Amino acid sequence: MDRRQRKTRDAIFNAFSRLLSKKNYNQISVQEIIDEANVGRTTFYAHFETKDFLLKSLCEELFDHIIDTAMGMPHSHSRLTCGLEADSVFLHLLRHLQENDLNILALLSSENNEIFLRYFKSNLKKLIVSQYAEKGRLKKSNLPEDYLVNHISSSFVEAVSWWITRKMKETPEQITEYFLATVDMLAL
Amino acid sequence: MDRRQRKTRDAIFNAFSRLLSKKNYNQISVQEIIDEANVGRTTFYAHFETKDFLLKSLCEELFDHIIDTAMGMPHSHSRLTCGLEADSVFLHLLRHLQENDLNILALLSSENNEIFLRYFKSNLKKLIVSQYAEKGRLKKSNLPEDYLVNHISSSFVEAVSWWITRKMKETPEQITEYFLATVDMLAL
DNA sequence: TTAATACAAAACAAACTGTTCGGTTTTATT
DNA sequence: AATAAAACCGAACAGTTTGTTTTGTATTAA
Repeated sequence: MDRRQRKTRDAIFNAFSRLLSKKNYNQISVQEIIDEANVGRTTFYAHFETKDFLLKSLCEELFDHIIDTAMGMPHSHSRLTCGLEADSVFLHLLRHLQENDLNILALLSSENNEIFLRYFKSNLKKLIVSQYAEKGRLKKSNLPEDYLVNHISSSFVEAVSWWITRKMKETPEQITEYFLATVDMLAL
Repeated sequence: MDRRQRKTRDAIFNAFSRLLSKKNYNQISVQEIIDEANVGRTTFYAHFETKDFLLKSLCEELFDHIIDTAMGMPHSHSRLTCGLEADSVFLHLLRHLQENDLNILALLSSENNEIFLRYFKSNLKKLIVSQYAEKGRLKKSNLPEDYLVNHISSSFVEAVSWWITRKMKETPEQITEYFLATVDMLAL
């Protein structure tokens, strides 16, 4: 990828993150973004069709980043599903979040966390299906697998959200413990 | 309240709901709302400061409506906390949702459900605190009460969301069963 | 060096926002 | 029934945002 492209792309992402840490997504205009990023109007629209696409791209990029660094498998989180113990996956994710990536925290803090967390959750579902469901590690219950996977994903995302909004006072291990305490009779 | 006020207020609410069932909240403009509601521009802003306030008002109104009709306690859901069995509260809520109030479904279906559900959830938390926590009916655990209440509320809201997005194929009783299966070892 | 590509700056029409003004209809009061 | 208050409408407004186009410059890869 052209050095120039990567440069403006990053400039836009960073500007966007900075703005997200100050105000709501809805209240941010493209104008503000290009001002903050010091980038031409034309350039912005050459990179991102709309503000929504920018957000989506940022989420994708951050999710890939989280997964890659948390798992130590650069450039291929499609291999996520291979040979990792379940709780260590969750623990790794939490540990990585604790390392305070500026961009990630901007997306997770305050009003905007739902945007990223929705994206996060949908990817988490896939992960859980491949990690648990396909390998028959969900405890048998009367619940539809669909429902169960959604419940577990939500519970984890909610745990993360709860943790972040309260300034991450607990350790990742503690949060993992909380999380498992609510779902470990359903799956492990 | 002046009949005229109630009338335009309803017209705006209904128009807004109709639009919400078609497109995203973000993509709806005030212009569209007042066109759909057949209401003057000035009138809209006399009623609602911004689009966000309109949304908030609609959520409040619908939540009150759900609570009132589900509990049969018109005009006072502050007395919600008196003498109702816990699971019947959930069941009542689900039964009421099944009666297909147009406005509520508009807020719950598709892309927009998070908006109302966040509001729903925060009220649910209060309800759970007063129903369970204050009466010592949360099973003892290592979890902070805060965390537990959030988990239970989220689980219910997620259950509702799951139910609705899949066209409410199950009965309210069935969903209550699913919900309780995931949390009844934590509280009852 | 050359040709492609990424960028900037400015201008553009179209739409949206929130407010103001003058005038009309409805409601509650007497 | 008469009147005053309140709610409404329509039009116009300045300001902002959006997404596109155009013209020209700088950077990159070949």
